[in-house]
Amino acid sequence: MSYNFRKIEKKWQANWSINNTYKSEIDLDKPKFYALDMFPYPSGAGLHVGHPLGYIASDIYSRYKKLKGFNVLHPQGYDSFGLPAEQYAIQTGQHPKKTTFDNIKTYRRQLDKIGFSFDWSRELKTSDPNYYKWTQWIFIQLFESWYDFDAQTAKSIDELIITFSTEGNSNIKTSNDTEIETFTSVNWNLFSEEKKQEILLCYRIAYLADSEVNWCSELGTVLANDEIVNGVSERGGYPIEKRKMRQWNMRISCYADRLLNDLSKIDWSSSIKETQKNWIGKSIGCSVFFDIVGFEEKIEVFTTRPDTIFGVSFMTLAPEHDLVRKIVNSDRIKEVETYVKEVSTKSERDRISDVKSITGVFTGAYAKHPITKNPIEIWIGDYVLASYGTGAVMSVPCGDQRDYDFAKKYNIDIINIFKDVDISKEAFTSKENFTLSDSGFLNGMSYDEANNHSINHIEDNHFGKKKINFRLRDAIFSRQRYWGEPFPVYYKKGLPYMIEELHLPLKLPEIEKYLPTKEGDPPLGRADEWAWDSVNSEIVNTSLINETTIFPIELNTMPGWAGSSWYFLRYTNTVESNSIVNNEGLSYWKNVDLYIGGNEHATGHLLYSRFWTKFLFDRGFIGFDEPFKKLINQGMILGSSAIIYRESKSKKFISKELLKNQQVDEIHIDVSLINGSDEVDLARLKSWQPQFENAKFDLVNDRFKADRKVEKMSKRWYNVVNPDLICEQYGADSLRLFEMFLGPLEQYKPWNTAGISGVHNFLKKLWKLYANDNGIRNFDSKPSKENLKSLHTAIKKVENDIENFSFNTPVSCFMIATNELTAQKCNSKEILEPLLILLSPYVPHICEELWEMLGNSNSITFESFPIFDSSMLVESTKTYPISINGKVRLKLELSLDLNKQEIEKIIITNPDVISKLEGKSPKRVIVIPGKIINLVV
RNA sequence: GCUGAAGUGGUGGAAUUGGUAGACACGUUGGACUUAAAAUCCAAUGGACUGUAAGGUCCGUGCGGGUUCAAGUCCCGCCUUCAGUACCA
Repeated sequence: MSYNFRKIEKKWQANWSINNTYKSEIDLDKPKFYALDMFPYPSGAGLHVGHPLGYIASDIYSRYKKLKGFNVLHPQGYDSFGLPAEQYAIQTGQHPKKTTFDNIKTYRRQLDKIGFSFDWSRELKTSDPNYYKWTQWIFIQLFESWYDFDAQTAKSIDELIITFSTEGNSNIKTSNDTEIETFTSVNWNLFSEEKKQEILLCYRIAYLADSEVNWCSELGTVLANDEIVNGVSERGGYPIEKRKMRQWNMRISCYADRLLNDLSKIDWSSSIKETQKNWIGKSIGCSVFFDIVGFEEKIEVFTTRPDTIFGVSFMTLAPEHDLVRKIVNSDRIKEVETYVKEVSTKSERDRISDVKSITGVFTGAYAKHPITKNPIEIWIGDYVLASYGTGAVMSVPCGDQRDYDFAKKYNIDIINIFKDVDISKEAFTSKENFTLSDSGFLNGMSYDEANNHSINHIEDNHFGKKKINFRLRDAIFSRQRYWGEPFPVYYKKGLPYMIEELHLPLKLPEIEKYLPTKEGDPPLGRADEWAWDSVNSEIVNTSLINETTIFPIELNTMPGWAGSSWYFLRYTNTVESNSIVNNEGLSYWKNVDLYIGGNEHATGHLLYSRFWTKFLFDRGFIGFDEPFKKLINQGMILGSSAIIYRESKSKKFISKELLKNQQVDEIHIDVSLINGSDEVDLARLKSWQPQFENAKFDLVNDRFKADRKVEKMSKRWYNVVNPDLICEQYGADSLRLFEMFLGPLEQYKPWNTAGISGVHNFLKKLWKLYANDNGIRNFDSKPSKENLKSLHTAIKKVENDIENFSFNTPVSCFMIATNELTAQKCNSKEILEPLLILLSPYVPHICEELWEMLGNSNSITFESFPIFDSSMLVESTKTYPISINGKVRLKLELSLDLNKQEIEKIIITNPDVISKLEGKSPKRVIVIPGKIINLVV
């Protein structure tokens, strides 16, 4: 009987499916473990071998944890709302629901072949109305909440309304810096309903506001900051422009401090933590108000260097700053207007790529230095960003390189406030090694001293105060798309109202075309058809809009991250009628213990999930405030493209070794056309594409070799490897084992199918250890000492490595143990049964089969991980290297109890050692238990 | 620029965290079996010297220093690569 992986894998996959082997139930007697993968977006291209990498790791860990007696939840689902399906719909007219459904079917079929222990009874899809009902429900909770900044928690908006009607808003702080007009309880009670709602929008966590957005006209939608890369859209690379639009926003900024501080509570990689820290961008400094000569208004700036306040020689406003129009001197209006216009037409991309050039204009207005009272020029310049701080800076050319460059270019005074520091070439930006001069009461002070004194002075004299600034902006939550969650919102007199919970889900209306309307309304605005009938609680045709009970609905849909920000909660309880929060499943499974996924979500999904989790925690819906305790970012598996060279002039293909200095074109060919030694199968190449059919090839020893190039797996490079083919050719167990064997999970690494023969051969050897031509071998003898040592060495190493999330190293241990046991002709069930259990997380199919063949009636039982016994590794005699001063001189077979680290005295009788000592006696003897004996002379 | 990660044979990568560097695997070379191929099995495989042989010696973890009986691992200073971020005041 040989290793028939096709038959075995089919058999066991069917068996697991029929018996619901991996269905998880609440079990209060066992500790829980929640292992989760970032759920996939089901694209039309299907899975390639890179996709299952993380799933295999989490599957191994889940199976391992079950063997260790944990009750494991290991679910899977689909992030099924999104732009690609919609764009495909625009092109083909097919409903996104259909294409998404088809893609999910393909994904499921591919995943099933790999033998995962997913609990499919909990499968979810974000585009399923039963799912997005709860996305809408969370949105309503966000709308019905405000952030109490002093208490650092979200609270019900009803409480706030009561406070407003009893004491006004003067004691209420909702965020770090938002300015809201103050009113008394008397004012509040006299406000109209519209005015009240307008004010409440300034407090709600989900709020509607006119905000400067990133508009992408190619995609016909706005994008969040994290969806923009290098000034262009992440998807498609289209240009972005700034626009003011009335949009839904999420007040994530009020959670900035907690999102930052709580990073210390979670076990994530330092790079992701660092990325989130930078994205949140906390900086501590102070705000300073500068009077403007001849105007009532003041300019507020934010600075992290109040110690340099005496070095201010001008001010710079962002071109978009509100005060620019007001303060500009009449003789400069034209110049300033031209400049502002010029800047506004520059795309974000140009502005970024054009970092080096300095531009700006003088407004003709002057500010007054708050301490020296000297007049200082007010300029505008595009190096000041409207979206950060207050959109204005106090310019200190001696201490900031950008201010310095600007001052040099426009011949503005540079005041040097650093004693004995040369600033003739560049600004002095360090916070160390200086004392101040020309700085009034700060003279002679260092950074720390001056900083404190300056802030105190500013606060005491009421022209500014200590302030913390964040880079993190509120997140735009509206998308002008069709294929997303509809907002549970309708409008009365232009103000938003929530549709009642009992009417959820608000289902996505059917439309005929998925393009935006001519007027630029989102697809949902097509034919103005849809409105909310508050009496019958349904979406209706707008022909009835005149009736007082009919209101327009929200035409935007939610962004992709809405559904993915809470999906891990849904898996814990999938009973349709049950609430997603405060249920039995959630209170048992709680938050995710192990989360595996790519690092591309560092500032998107992983930040938004933390935000929503904290919000739901604040409102008492869930019992934890971080979603993912341990995060592992798996690296991408790259393609290993095959490249052949064609001589540019002769159009002849030349083998890699013949390449010299001739002009050649690189041609990508399908990776499956070359073998492990990079030889091209010319017969298959010729029938692959017509351009090769009659081409000439320069060969070496009748062979034609291709070159390799590591790049992303992509159809256009013909380097995509489909896991289905690997499963067909080598089996799922080989695929699982090989993906882990490739290297550390976190690392980026190229795929090379040739290497799989190593692990495949191992599985064949493993099979032979148990079975011969006639079936299972006879195992009757007692285990030998060597047998036990081989097994327990493997147990120790495998257990230790898996616990430390090192998934590649145990594979080698399996190979070593199997080779050793084969060489020892191991003939004992007491060894071979535990070995199967040890291997089963990695290669479940072959293990189950052999387990059954060994005569076990039930499948490999959970909670049966073999127990490591260190006494099995103790040897009576062992060969130890004896080193003298760290250099290994000779090896001796000794029987020693080497439990002491240092031994005072050693009697040396061995003549070899004595001769090597060259007459000196050792001062110290260092013993590394089981390793080495070092004599220090 | 700033932040983070990393640099070990022809290749992917090990190294119990300071203790015989290169495990395991791929690839390569040689051999066995075969009419032949595939498959399988065996051996060699960092470099340079040296010995008839078993073996021995030296050099080797990006570069230059340092600590230590002992450094791939720790410290200082560089170089390179990858990733994230970028006029953040």
